[in-house]
Amino acid sequence: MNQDKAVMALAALAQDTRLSVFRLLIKAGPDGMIAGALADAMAVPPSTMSHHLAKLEQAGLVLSWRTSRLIHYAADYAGVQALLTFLMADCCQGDPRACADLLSAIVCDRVGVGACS
Amino acid sequence: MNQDKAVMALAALAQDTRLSVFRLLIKAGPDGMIAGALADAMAVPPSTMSHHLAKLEQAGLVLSWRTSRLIHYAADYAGVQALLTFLMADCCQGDPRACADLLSAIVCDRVGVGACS
DNA sequence: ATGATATTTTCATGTTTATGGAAATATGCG
DNA sequence: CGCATATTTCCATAAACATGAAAATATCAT
Repeated sequence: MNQDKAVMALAALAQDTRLSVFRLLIKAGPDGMIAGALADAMAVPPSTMSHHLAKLEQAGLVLSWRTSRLIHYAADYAGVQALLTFLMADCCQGDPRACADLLSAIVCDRVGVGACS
Repeated sequence: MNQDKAVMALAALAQDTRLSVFRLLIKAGPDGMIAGALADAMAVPPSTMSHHLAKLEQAGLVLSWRTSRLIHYAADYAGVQALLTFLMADCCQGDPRACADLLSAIVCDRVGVGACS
């Protein structure tokens, strides 16, 4: 991850339809969803959805694969991890005055990670 | 945090100068930096920096306070936390197939949080 | 092959965004 | 008060972005 790629990823998420698609795919898990189903879910024409998905994929936030005529899209968890790590890099210069609380709070919103007090 | 505010926050970060300022403030810690010093650091005119800082502040990512003629800006850690939590909400529907690894990896890049294997 | 389905690419249009000079506002100093 | 410093607000302009119809591509079924 570098600055330019981070800007691309953030720009990809900084749009209502694309953020909704991304969050839907985060929820959906590794099996992802079909392009057409995403267009239906967001109530946009297929060409519009295709533009959005291309932008998310170019940004490294989703990945896609084809099975016969259907194209699957899923969240790219490694890409998300790289982005979030980049955003918080060198937080407070290693002094976890604010950062430790911040990050453990995010983790503690999920189940089964085990960093919580 | 809601969808609209998340889009605002992501849009605020999706620009080269603003992302650099944000990361600089994340590094700087709670004491923050002076507006003029940020303009100097980024080599942009004060009016341009003022636009950028206003957008970051409106997005809930930085906060500001005045001491005499100087205006301080600092990262708003609570705002960042709200954004990151929103992005990862309901990841994999609670089944931490991918999410637990993702989030603990972010935490383990820092020191002293203690969720790491 | 032909036709049907799923998706992308091309292209045009209107909207939003980034930039920075100039003027305005706020504060401190003598 | 009058001047200097720090920052913001106003304004105009150029560049980037979102949208979706139409045409193109890919795959499958008969």
